[in-house]
Amino acid sequence: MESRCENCIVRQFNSLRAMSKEELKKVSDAKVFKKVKKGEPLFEEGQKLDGVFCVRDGVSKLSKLSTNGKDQVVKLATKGAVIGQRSVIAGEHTNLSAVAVNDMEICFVPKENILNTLQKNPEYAVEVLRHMAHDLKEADDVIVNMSQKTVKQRIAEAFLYLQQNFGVDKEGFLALTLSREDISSVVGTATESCIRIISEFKKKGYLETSGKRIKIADEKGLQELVQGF
Amino acid sequence: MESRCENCIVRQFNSLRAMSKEELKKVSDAKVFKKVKKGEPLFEEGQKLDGVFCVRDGVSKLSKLSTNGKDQVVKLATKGAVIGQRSVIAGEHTNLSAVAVNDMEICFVPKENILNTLQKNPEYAVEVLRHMAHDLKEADDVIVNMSQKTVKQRIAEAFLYLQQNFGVDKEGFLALTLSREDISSVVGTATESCIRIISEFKKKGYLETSGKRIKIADEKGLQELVQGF
DNA sequence: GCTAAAACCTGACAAAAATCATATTCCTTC
DNA sequence: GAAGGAATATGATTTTTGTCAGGTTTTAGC
Repeated sequence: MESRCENCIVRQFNSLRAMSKEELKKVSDAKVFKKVKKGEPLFEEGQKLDGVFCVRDGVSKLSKLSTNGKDQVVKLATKGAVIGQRSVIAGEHTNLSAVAVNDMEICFVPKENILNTLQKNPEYAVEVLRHMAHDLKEADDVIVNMSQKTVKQRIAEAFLYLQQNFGVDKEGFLALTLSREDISSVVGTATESCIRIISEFKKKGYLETSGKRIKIADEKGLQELVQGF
Repeated sequence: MESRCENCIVRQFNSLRAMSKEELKKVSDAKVFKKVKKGEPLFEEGQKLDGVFCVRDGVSKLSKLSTNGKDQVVKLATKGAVIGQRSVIAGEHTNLSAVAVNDMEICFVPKENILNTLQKNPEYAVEVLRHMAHDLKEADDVIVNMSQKTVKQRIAEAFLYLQQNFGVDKEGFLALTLSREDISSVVGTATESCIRIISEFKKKGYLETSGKRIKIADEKGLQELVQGF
């Protein structure tokens, strides 16, 4: 296993690529490699973070507890994502909790490395800014979808998103398998409604299932549904 | 009217306060003061912006058109806000359109000023980053509210938000008067539903109205409703 | 102050989604 | 491979919300 940040491919996908060689070296010396098992938390909502997590492998769901007691997944973070950046930069407690959706490999990077580099390396600051700007745009899109689309459309969209971002296995099933309950809290609906709609999609030939694994059978059909036909 | 950025109080509320004197001077020389009448657009969704808008007075709604043809207001920008920062920094077309909710006074600042300063002044970059981090957190909260709260709760919350952020006039009415339709597109609901719920709130003594003007009569009641009682 | 247009309001109905209850299947663990 | 628990599935019902269709009031412009 390659253990130096300088040679880590994952870095290409995130803001760390804008760091200088020396800065990266410091990060690499300070970082702590960690394995997190499926279902285990990286951190809880309201916690103060001492650094950020760079995802080497696996997927984490970032969610927030609503006053009605239900969890809402705000984002899925996968290979290359840097988790906790927002709170570390703002110097605030986290507004989200992070839980591993499958087995993960992550590197913890102390906040000093991040904050120092931000102050000294404008290239890096601007790169982080670009990433954050992108996240903000995505968040705007989610807001519009949540408020203007039906549950059926949002579920269809979720499957297309999963296929696009995590791909499929050899048999064509979605590579990232989420429980129906997780899908519900991504989409923001009751678990029963989610299951019901998945059944409906099966009957209509949009999806095929095998246990909890799901395969998209009619991508175009789903896309049309999202657009509102 | 004070026309130099260096002396503009509005600047205290936004990221421009982290600029140096010389940088600010350049901004001041380059900026263009503008008045925008109620209902007029600052820019449209999908447009490429040549700079950002600093709000001196008035309020603008930032909204996005959904595929179902309805507008969703994502944010209300008021005195001190800098509009268009996200797209200018990401170098992308705007994902939102901006329309004046009441008469506005704004300063247009060319993007070169912003981008140059970002590259040269880390203090400024970090300050912008902090603001963007804050916006991102707010967006997360909106996502959770949209998906987990009822329309009734969201409307109650909207009024509390309006009172908190824009205050009340001498008679106690909300200082920012939005049409029922605008409220609907903030909350993400049908105009009729919005009107119906406002009527209900009146009957229950939470609100009082006079024409389109609205006064919060029972703040605590509204708060409890938002919490889910 | 008059008038037209826009905004607001209300009722009746339909559709969407949540909730509650109860099967059934799947998957782990012994 | 059997037992038990968790996840998935489905039915019945209620609640919430949207839509359509008509009213009334307010507001802006002359």
